Amino acid sequence: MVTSRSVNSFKTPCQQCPLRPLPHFREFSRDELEFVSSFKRGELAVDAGSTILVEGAHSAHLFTVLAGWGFRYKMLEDGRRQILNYIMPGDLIGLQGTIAGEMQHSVEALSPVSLCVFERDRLMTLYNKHPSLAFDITWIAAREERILDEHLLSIGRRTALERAAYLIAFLFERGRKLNLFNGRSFIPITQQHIADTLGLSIVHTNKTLKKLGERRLIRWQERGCEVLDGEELMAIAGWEGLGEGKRPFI
Amino acid sequence: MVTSRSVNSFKTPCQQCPLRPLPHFREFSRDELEFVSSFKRGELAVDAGSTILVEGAHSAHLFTVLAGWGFRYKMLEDGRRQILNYIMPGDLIGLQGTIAGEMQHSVEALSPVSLCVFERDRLMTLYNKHPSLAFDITWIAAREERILDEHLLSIGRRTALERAAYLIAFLFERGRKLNLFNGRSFIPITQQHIADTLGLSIVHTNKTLKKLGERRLIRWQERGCEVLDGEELMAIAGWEGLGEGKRPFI
DNA sequence: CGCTTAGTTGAGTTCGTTCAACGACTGTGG
DNA sequence: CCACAGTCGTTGAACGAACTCAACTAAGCG
Repeated sequence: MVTSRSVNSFKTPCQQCPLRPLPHFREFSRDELEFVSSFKRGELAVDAGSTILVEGAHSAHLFTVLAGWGFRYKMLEDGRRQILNYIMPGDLIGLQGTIAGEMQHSVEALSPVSLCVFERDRLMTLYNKHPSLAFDITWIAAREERILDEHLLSIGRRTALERAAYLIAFLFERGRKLNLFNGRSFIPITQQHIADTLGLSIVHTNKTLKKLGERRLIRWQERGCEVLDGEELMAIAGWEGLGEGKRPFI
Repeated sequence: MVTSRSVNSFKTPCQQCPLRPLPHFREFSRDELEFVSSFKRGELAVDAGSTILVEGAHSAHLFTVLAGWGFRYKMLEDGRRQILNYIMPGDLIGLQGTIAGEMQHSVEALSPVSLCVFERDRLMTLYNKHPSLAFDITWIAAREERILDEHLLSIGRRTALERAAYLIAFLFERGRKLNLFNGRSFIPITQQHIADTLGLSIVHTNKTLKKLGERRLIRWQERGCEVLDGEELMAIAGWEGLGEGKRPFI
C-alpha cells in the first residue's frame, strides 16, 4: 500500500480547534489554551492504512488525534496480532513512549488521520506550569485503563456474539459522542480488525457478524459496519456504556 | 469467610517506608517524602479474602499497597468474573474512583494486605505543589495501561499453555523485583484465580497447569504456585519481561 | 486483463467446555 | 472424638465453540 505523510508546520491555533466546541469535551481556560497552543509543534496528516507509531520506536513526539479513526495493536513473534484499542479525535497517543522510553505497541490509521504534534521534551514544563493540564493527562491515562479493563472482561469472559456486540456498541458510542456520523452510523473497519480485537479467527468472526446482521442490528458494507441498533447491541453484551461526563483532551 | 479491617491512624512516616530502599524504586527527594508523608492519612490492614474496594463505590481514599498480594476484577451480571491485574507492594489503587467518580472494578486481597491511606481530596494539592509527583502518578497509570495491553495480547492471542506460562512468569517477575520471595518463589493464588485471569474454565486451567508441572516449571501446593523455572516460562510465552528501570510510587 | 483484498461458506478437526464424581484437607459444632 | 460441610484440586467422558483448510464470489486497481 502506498502511504504518505505530510507534515505541516502551520498550526491551527488551539483556540480555533474544531473539537473544543463539542459538548463532549470540557471547556478550557484562556490560559490553558494558550499554553497548549504553544506546546503544539505542527500538524501531521497520514493516509488510511499507514503506520503512525511502531513498537520499539523512540518517538520524540506526542500526538492528539484531530480527525480520523485508527487503532493500537501488539504482535507476537509469529505474526498473531491483537488490537488493543481504537483511536479517535481527542485521543492522546505516544504517552507510553514518554514513560517507558520506547513504544510498547504500534498505531495504524484506519481512515485518513490528522494529528496535532507535540514535543515530548516540553511535557515537564506542562507539569510544572499547568497542574490542571497535568491532571488531565492522568485523567486521559486512567480513562484508557478503564476501557482496557472493559475490553479484558469482554475477551476473557463474554461469548463471541456478546463480544462482537460489545465492540460495535463501543465504537458506535464513541463515534456518536464525537459527532462522527452524519446520518449513517458508519464504522470504517474490516472484519479482520474485528477478529483481531475480539481474539477470534476471521472465519468465526464473519459467522458471528452474520448473526448480528440477521437480527438487523448491523449491516456490513463497503469495508465497514453500519450500526442499526446500538441499544440492542448493548443489551446483548450486557454493557452499560462508557458513562463519562465531559472529558479533557490536550 | 470472616474478614476484618483494622484502621490504624498511626502513620509510619514515609521517610522510614520499608519499600523505599528497594533498588526497584526511584529515590525521592526529602521534599517529596515530606509531602507524601503529610498526604498519608493512616494505614489499613485487611485479611486474606476480604474486599478492599467494590465496583460502584465512591471511595474518599486512595491507597498504596505496603505489603501483601491482591487482585482487581470485574464481573458480568450472571457472575462471570474477569481478573484484570494483580496488586503488589508499591501499587496505587483507587485512582479510577478519582477520575470516573466511582470505582469501575473491585479489589480483593489474596493474602493479608496492608495499605497506606491517602485522602483523594488532597490530590489536587499534589498536582499544584509537586509536579514531579504528579508526573509519577501519570507514570503509574501509564504503567498499568502497559500491563493491561500485554494481558490483552495474552488472552486474545496466546494459547492456553502460553497464557498460563505468561501469567506465572509475570507474577514471578513482579514478586522477585519486590523481594517478596525468600528462598521459595511462592505465589499465593488458587487455580480459580488463574482461570479467571486467563479467561479459561477451571478444569482446563487445571489440565494446563499440570502440563507446566510435568515439565518441572512450576509446582502446585498449599493454595499457591511455586515457580521453578521463570526463564523457561517466559520462553514458552514468548514474553520479554516488563523491562522497566526504576519506578516511582506514592 | 490479471492481481489483490475483503467477505462468504462448507467440512473436518482441535481446543476448551460442561457435567460429574472423587480425594485431600480445613474448620466447625455436637 | 467424630460427623459434616466447605474449599481446592484432580480426572474422565461427552459435548460444543471456535479453529484450520479450502474453495469461491465480488469489488477495486494498475
